[in-house]
Amino acid sequence: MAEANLKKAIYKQLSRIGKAVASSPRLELLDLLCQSPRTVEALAREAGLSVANTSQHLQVLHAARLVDARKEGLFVTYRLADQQVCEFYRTLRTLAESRLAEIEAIVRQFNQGRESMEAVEKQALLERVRRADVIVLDVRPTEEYRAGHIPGAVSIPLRELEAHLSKLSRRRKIVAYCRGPYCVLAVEAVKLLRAKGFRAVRMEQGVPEWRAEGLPVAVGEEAK
Amino acid sequence: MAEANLKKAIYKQLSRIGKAVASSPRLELLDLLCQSPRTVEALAREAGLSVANTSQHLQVLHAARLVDARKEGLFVTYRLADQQVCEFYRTLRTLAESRLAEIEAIVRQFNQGRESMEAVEKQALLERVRRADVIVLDVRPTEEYRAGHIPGAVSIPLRELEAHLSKLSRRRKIVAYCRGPYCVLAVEAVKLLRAKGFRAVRMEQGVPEWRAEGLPVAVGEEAK
DNA sequence: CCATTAATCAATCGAACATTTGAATAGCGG
DNA sequence: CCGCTATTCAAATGTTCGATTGATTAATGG
Repeated sequence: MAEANLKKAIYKQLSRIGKAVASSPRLELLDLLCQSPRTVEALAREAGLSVANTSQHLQVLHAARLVDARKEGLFVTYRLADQQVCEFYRTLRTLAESRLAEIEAIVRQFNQGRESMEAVEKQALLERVRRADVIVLDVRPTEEYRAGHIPGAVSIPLRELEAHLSKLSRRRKIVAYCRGPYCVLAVEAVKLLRAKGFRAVRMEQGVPEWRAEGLPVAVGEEAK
Repeated sequence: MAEANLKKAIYKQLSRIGKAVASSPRLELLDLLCQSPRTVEALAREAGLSVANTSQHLQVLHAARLVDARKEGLFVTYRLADQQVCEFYRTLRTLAESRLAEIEAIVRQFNQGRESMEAVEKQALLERVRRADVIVLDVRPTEEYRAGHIPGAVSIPLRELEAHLSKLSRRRKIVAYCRGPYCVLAVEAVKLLRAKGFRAVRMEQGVPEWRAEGLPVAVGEEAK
């Protein structure tokens, strides 16, 4: 019966994508690649995996055609095969958030004992940046900033923040963001800034969320 | 370091969804549940799996909160936990179609040697149904028709089609549809109808695709 | 309350997977 | 062309997964 074979063959193909996102290290790698392309070593470092292990996971993602690899000199740079992959990852995350109560519990537990962060409405934000009303601060590593950031944002990676406080105005309000709702970089940044007497809030959205809402994203270095 | 644990814990939760869709039988079950709720036995029959095996796969889907189980008398009826699950499944399928060239190849190979089916534009279809210009024919099992169908569609399951040809007008054009692009019911129906001298075409879209485009879907029995 | 039917559970076995380790490859820079 | 580095490959580990089988539970009807 040819029809049964057709269906089985198609479901098997679909499951290739499923298998690719069935492991937490691979999801973490995908998340990082949604921010910017990276070398194997950089991915391994960020995700806290061994290089060999990272390489193998990346090959699984590559076999499912979710990422592309390109050799650039001595390094192999991996990147999302398509922006659609990021959209798919975000759909998965949204579904998980709404279906798995466990996620909310984890986030709540983590946020316990921390200052609650004011929600920032992104619609008004761009306008306020243009009016020099607020400073939007991108605290991710610089290569992620270069791969895409909120227009007008200033790049100071979290590690360098303490050393570069003089770049920031104490008069203006600071809106810090990082990779997205589950990234802690901006939380840490706000904690530091407040301790130093700045007025700072965290924006939960990262660049992928920003992009998904159809808002503009700038690439490259920002004119200072 | 609490931040690493937070991330690991979240990716682990996300991978629960991934694992749920990492197996072809489970994807087939999800696909069927996108059409209508069903008992374990019915799902096993449609998917060609043993009852015990089906039950276990359904429990995996349930553990990932993608489906709900409700005991109704002697039977357990499984249904999608949320319409969002169907949307996620369709996103996965769309991604697979665009990323995995293998899928296109499988479908092309299957369609080889069959009469090419005219593409039906759904925008105009509802209007033509209202004008009694065409007959829209739903050839899925009746319980799927009852769970949701295209407004104005007539329900004749493929198996009963040959015995009920007298219900259909030879003057009007027939547009047959089934579960979606990878379902062969409508292909078979069109083949039969054409052999019997009817003017019939297949519409690739099924009810989930129809619904996803925001077009109206009717439920229950249709007034004849 | 016993027989029947639907579904699940429990145990099993082989296949597939994740991670680690150490070796191999490929592109540079001297 | 030699040594260095980034990455991949290959083998070996323990673990998890998938399907089958037979037993068990739960609801129903006599």
